[in-house]
Amino acid sequence: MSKKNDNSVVIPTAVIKRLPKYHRYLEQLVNEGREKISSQQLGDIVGVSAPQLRQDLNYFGNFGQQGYGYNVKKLYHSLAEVMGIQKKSDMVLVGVGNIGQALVNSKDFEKRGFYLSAIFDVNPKLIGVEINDLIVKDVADLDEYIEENDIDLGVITVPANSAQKIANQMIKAGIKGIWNFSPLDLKTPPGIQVENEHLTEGLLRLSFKVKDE
Amino acid sequence: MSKKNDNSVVIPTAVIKRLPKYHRYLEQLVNEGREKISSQQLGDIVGVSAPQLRQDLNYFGNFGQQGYGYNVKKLYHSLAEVMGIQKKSDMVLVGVGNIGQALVNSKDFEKRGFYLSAIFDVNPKLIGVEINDLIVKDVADLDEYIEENDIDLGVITVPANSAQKIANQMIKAGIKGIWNFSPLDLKTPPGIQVENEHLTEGLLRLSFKVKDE
DNA sequence: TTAGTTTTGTTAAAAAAATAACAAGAAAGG
DNA sequence: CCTTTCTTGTTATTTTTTTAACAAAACTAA
Repeated sequence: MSKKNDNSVVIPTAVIKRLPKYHRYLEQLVNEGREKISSQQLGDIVGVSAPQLRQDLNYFGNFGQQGYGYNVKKLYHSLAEVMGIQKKSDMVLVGVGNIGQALVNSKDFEKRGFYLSAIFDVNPKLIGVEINDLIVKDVADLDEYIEENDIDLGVITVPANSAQKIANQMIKAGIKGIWNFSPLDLKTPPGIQVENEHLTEGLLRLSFKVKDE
Repeated sequence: MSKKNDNSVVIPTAVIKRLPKYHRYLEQLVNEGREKISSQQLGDIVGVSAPQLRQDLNYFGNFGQQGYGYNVKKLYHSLAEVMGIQKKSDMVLVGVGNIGQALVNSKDFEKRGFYLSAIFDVNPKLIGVEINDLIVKDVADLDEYIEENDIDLGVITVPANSAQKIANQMIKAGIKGIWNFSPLDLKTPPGIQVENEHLTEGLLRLSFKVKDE
């Protein structure tokens, strides 16, 4: 196991990528009223091997019990805590275009405890408009809003040519993580987390796989 | 190098994931008028090591020249051909909700040669409505449309509870690849390619990384 | 209780991916 | 034309990730 500077264990990227999927299937099992499950059974459902599932979970703790398996509800909540979604998180979004509006109107994130607390745009025609109970604010007020409301997460849904500028603004104001939908790899200082949703790349990968088949 | 049944080389998933990124940066370099580039320079820009870049490219051919490097324009077009985006592709989209409408209105995919040729929904209130020059069709006509127009790619932007049904319909009608935005892992027969855009998972990963830091 | 079964957590082995090394080809500069 | 410098394509090494193996713990059923 490799270590960070502070001697804590580094979680492999591959593991981090699987966590949300475990969480999603566990949610479903909780809803179905399932009480216990073995690593073999859960692995089959999720699509990973049983040893891999056990190894992944054991990066974060011993959630199971020999001879019994895992308590579904307990594991679900443990994973939620691991991922930091046991408490409400406020986010700001910049760029009320196509994708931006779709995210503002979506209910999927609130279900997981992520709330858009304010939305911003640079376009005067959009500023002041109400979308899903939120009034679009002027991006000039972004820094102040983030600082005053202690926001940790920012969503960037602006075109590529202004994405880096918005990111810099967010970081300067104290944002810790950026969910980036612009087709650009943001340059960020260490300690700032970025998760990219490069949709077009997904389509190109699909195209390649269809062609390669 | 591992092989497929037909003895052709299997391209590692990790390589496939990087291809669209190479293509994106090369496009930018072409636009900037850059003529040649070394694997070291391109690797620095893209954020991968030079040997990795060379190894990745050599899965598909020998595009470079010793002592010179790579011709930017030539490499760009070679990669486009590798990914199957040198010619126009028609797609159908099912589910004209938040994300669906955002995709319909977006110009990003047409730039890469992917065109939405028809859009569908199950909601009678949406059927007949025009969005970005496309009339929303009844999902009951989906199968026929795919067959008659020989569509290869389908986009699924419906809620989780109907996504599998739509996927089955698409596959039965002859779709080869599915770009799936519903928060669900589709069950598909071998030979059908699926690329998932599980947006919520991205947000959960971001949350974890911020918490873990 | 007690013997047998289940299933975890963890260590060991295998496979996959990334990095390094380097021979050989091509360009550049006298 | 010849020497030096670049830079690729490819093979070797290292690292990371996945899979397998198994002892120890806990449950189950007589």
